[in-house]
Amino acid sequence: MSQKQLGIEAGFDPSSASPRMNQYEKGKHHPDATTVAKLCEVLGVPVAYLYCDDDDLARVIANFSKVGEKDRKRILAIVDTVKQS
Amino acid sequence: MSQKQLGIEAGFDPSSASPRMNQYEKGKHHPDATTVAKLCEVLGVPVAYLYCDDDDLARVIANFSKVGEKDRKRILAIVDTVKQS
DNA sequence: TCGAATACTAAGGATTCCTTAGTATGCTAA
DNA sequence: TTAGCATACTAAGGAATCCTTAGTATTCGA
Repeated sequence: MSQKQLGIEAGFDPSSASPRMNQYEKGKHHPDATTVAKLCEVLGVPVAYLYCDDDDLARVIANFSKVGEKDRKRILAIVDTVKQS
Repeated sequence: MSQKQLGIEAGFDPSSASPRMNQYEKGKHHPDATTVAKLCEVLGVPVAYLYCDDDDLARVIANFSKVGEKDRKRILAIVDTVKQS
């Protein structure tokens, strides 16, 4: 998918979608939170995934929506064993 | 902790920390990604936690840094059982 | 190698933000 | 009570950033 097309599907004005996307990708400008959310929606990536620097946790975030109810419970049970401060 | 103090600890200019924080909390303006990261650092909250709308996953994100190596492996093993698309 | 699609950039008007200055509100000690 | 202070909050404008326009550069397939 082209930069332009991605922007269009995220709801950008088609006439400026290309430069906008390019400026984001090149780091010239930064999308605001709403724009990031729309791009993530198009790309099928959880927004939280972008803001996670722990690779293990990133894998959990990326796949959690596909984890079934029982396995979720198992994961939460493990997580909840951490000592409360 | 006061709004002002939170801003100062996040590195804001002390003379404008109070209005800035208030504008963020009232929704008048929105902090950029770098500012969000600094505020999260001060508050001890993972940035990804803010961008997660699934309560179960939010719990995982909030506590993952305190989960030990073995339990991490167990969680990843569960997550990796999801069907690859 | 021509044409079209895509990638990329400069520049400026449009938008948003940070800062200043100040008011309003809550709280504590005299 | 109320004087004094910390905190919360707001308006307005200069400062910074972005979106848009216009255009050039690059890639790629016919």
